[in-house]
Amino acid sequence: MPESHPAPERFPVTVDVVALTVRRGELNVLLITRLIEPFRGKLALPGGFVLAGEELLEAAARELAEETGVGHLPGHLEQLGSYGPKGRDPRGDVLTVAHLLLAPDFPVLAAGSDAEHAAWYPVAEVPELAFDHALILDDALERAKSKLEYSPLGAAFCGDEFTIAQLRSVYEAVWGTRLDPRNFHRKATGTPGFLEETGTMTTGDAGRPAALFRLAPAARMTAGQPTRAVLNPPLMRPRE
Amino acid sequence: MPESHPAPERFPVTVDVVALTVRRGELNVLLITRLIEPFRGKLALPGGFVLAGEELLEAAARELAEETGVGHLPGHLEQLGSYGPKGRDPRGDVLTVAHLLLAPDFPVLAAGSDAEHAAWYPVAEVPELAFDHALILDDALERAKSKLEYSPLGAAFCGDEFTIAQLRSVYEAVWGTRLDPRNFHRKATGTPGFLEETGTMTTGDAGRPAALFRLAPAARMTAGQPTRAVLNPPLMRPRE
DNA sequence: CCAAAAGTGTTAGCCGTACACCCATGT
DNA sequence: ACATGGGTGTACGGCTAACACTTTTGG
Repeated sequence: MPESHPAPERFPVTVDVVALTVRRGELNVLLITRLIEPFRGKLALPGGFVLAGEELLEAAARELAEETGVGHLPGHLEQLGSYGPKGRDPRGDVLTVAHLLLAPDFPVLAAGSDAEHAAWYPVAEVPELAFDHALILDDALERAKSKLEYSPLGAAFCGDEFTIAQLRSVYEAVWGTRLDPRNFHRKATGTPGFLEETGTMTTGDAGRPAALFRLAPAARMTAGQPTRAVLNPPLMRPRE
Repeated sequence: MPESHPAPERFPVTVDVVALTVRRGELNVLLITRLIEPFRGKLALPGGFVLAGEELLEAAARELAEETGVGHLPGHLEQLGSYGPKGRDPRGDVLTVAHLLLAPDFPVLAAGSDAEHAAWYPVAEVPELAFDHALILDDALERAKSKLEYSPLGAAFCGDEFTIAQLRSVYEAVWGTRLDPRNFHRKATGTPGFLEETGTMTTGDAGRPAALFRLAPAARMTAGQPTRAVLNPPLMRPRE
C-alpha cells in the first residue's frame, strides 16, 4: 500500500465470466454475440463494468444475471484471475477480473438485451473470440480440470441430486476422457466427506435404477464462501 | 465486455506482493512498516499503485524493486488474486491485485524509502497486518504449499544450484513438516524432467559431500512465462 | 575412531487400473 | 428373454512410507 506521491492512476475495471456447463455429454461455455463495436459480430465472454460499491463476485453475478436472465446464481462462482490492463481493448486500458462459473445446464434468456445475445457453445467448437477472451477461456478450462481433481466441485455441474453416472459424465466432459464406470463409482462413493445418499432411486431410464446422491455437508458451500474441502486422495485425471 | 450505458466507474488499482523465502529453515515473508496513515506503525505487504501503461506483473516487480532495492527479479513472480474494491481501505475503494514471489533469501535495502521500511519476518510470528493483508497472506501461504506439490517451483527458493537437502528444507519449511531425507532424495532425483546434476559437489560441510543440482531445462521458465510443467506424480505433502 | 550427512536397498501396504461378474429394471 | 446400465469382487502393478545399511567427509 502506497503513499500518494504519484497521482494514483484510475482504471476502468470489468468482470468477465466464463460460465461452463455440461450439455449432452459435452462441455459448453456461455458466450454473447457482440452487437456493437469493437469486435461487432464476434463472440465474447459475458461481462461488464464493476459499479461503485460492488465487490468483484457481486459484479460478476450481476452481469451473469443481466445477460442470461437467471434469477439467482445457478452454480459455483469463483475468481479466476485478472488480465491487463494494457492492450486488451482498442478503446483503452481496461483491467478485467475473470471469473469461473460451474453450473448445471440452465436456460438463457432467448431474447437477450438490445446489445448482446447469449447462448451456450460447445468448447470444442468455439470460434475466434473478442479481446483476449480466448486466453481467458483457456485458463478457465485448465482451472476447471484441476478443480475436479481436488475439490468436490464436479457436483456443481449437476443439480442438487444426481447419480454417480451423471457425475461421471461431468468428469468425462471436462477432462475429455473416458473413465471406468466401476472404478469411478467406487472412488466417488468411497471418498469420505464427498457424497451422501438421498435414499431415493432413479426410475424410468434404461437399465437398473441408480441411487441418487447429493454433496455431503462437509463438501458444500459454507456461508456463501466456496468450500476449502479437498478430495484427498484426489480423483485423478488420466495424464495423456 | 459492456457497452457504455452506465458511465464506467474507475478505480485506483494497486498491486501487492507476498514475497516468501526460506531463511534458517523457516518460511519468511517480506513486510514493510507503514510510516504514514492509515495503519501507521503497522506492518503491511509491499505494494503500490499500478501506473499508466503498466502490466500487473510489471507493476508488482517494480514495487518490489523500489521497496527492497533488489536490482532484478530475484525469483518466481506470479499473480495470486484480486481483492476488493470495497471496504479494504479507509480512504476509499481500491482494487488490489495480489502477487506471490518465491525467491531465495535476498538482502533488503537497510534504509528503506522515506515512507516505508522493509524486512523479512518469519511467517509463524507475523503480528496483525494492515488492510486485508492477513487474508492475502493466508491465501498466499496456501498457494505456495500447493505449488510445491505440483510444480518444480520449490527450486525457486534456492539459488541456481542447490543440494537435495537444501531443496528438502524448503519443502519442510513451507509445509511445516519433516520429510524423510532418503525418500525425498529418491523422489526428487527420480522425477523425470525435474532436476539435473551439475557434476560438482559441496565441500566443507559436516558429513559426506552432496551433489549439486539445478532445475532441468523442461522445468525452467520459458520466455519469462511461468512454466506449466507439472510434477507428475506430485510430491505429496503429508495431510495432517 | 566417531559423528554426521549423503545416498542405496528392501520390504510392506495402500491405491489405482483393469476386468470378470452379478443385480435390477425397461421392452 | 434380452438389452442396458448399476454396482461388487478380485488380482496385478506401481508408488509411498519406513527403515536398515553403506559411503564419504570433518573433527
